[in-house]
Amino acid sequence: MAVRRFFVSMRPMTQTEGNQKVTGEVRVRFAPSPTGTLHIGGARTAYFNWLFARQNGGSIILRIDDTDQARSTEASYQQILQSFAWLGLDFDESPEVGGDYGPYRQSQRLHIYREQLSRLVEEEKVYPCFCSAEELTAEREAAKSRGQAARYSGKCRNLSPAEAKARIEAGDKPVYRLRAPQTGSTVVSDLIRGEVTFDNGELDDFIVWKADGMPTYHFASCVDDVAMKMTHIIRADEHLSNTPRHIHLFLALGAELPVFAHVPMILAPDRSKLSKRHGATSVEEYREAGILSDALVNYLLLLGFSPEDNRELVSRKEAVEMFHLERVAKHAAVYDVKKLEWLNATYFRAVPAHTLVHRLLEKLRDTGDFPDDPSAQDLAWLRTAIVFAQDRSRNEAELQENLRFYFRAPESYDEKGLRKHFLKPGVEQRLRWLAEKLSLVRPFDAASVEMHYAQYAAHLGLKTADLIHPTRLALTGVTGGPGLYDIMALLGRRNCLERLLLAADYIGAHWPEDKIASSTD
RNA sequence: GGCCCCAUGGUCAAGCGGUUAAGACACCGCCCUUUCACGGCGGUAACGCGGGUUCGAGUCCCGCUGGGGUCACCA
Repeated sequence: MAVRRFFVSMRPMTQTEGNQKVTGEVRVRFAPSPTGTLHIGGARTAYFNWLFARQNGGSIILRIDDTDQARSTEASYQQILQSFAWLGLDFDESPEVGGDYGPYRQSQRLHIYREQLSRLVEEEKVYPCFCSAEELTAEREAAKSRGQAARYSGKCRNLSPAEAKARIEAGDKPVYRLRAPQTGSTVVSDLIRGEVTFDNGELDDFIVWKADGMPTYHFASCVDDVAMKMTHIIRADEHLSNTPRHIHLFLALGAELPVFAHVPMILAPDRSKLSKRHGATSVEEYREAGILSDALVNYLLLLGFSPEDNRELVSRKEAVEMFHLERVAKHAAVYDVKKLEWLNATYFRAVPAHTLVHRLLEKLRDTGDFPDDPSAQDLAWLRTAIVFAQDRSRNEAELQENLRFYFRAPESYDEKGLRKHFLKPGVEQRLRWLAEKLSLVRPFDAASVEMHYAQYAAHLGLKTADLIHPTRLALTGVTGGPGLYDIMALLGRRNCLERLLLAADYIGAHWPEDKIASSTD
């Protein structure tokens, strides 16, 4: 028996290798359903679409797939918009900016879907089905137990138009199914996967229209892709298996086929689908966690794509130049927070100081650590403190943490530092002595304090480091940080003296001289 | 379970028949520094398994294993 091959050709557009651009206008879309926040996987798909559109001088369209009335919310829609604004990805056409192919929310395009449905019914490419949910479930179970794909039997496929009409008039609410080919095969031409062949025998007459009078996702999506003249469909891998259905839908609609590209998925560290239990999954959560959008977008690019020169730091603008759909990996990528954090640290260190001053001001005022109406001097002071701490911070939260000691005396001392720098004979007295000497230093700036510390050390017959470390611990509570003299100048004489004595008291109270002598030997 | 996709270090990822199998993150040393961080230098670490094809296979073919996706009146 002859097997009829059902070949599907790509639209006649020159998509070539290398750096050649696609000729003709490129139109791509990102079509989220507003039922939650923007997932990082979605963000990456959107970014790839955006890059492809931008590098080909085409258009990227934001379409809202909100045919699921029950789950779609306005809040989610707003959230998605906000995430894209933050990511720095703009759309040429969307519900917000409009465009020639609107409206861009599927809930406002119902009349278009109805039109297309009746056209397809008339052309007998789609037919009503009156089977009950129970019947269908039973069929599915039966097929599965036979080890086959769960498919619709095609029971209503050959219902006479007269009978169908009678049942509808009698009040039956049918669903509508696409008359799909049952023999042959369908080939999906995919820019990333190559040619993928599906046996049509695996396909069934799937539902395009629900009994409640709403189109299914597949139907609305394809009708819109045709109506909005999409040339390329760049979407997540999970849709690859659905693509034969979409192809037959495009064909039924009498449309040319768009070019497909299925990008691999993003997996959690345990190789399962990334979900809530793995931590942050939405763009919004990363924003709140202090990740910079430049870093996130850079990271997302590197997940599944690598520039030809293997660069790691790639801006949006550079990515537009070097991105290549054909170079996108075929395999799923495991999400690695460490690398994101590294990228974030790299970008964070490059943030201009004045931006950080501005951002921190509000937080410091909230905690009562900074005057509501800071003077120019206060601002300059903060800026200096930030500059010293910025290189040592990977994100804004760390920066804040690293600035904390300027506003509060240490409540405890780093344990290792304590043993190393405090629990030695004579430290308590030495700190008191330093406080006394420091009270006489004029001016109390970094250069002057540094000079005096050198003199003190020489006088005591010690290395400067022996003075520096206990001082740092007494002043900040930790062993690391900016240069000590810079810290001291910023902290001011009064704070320094106070904390030196505080530390001395602490040592005296917890570890009297005799106890130290016997325990540090 | 049927169908489809995928498979290089812990992770991302170069490689597209002949390489000492890149690079990045992470990790570990060393250097720089008063300390920390940055930076520099160095190190540990990979072609899932089995068959072919070939003078030669990480690269091509087949099988297996493993992972993922899909099979809704969800999108």
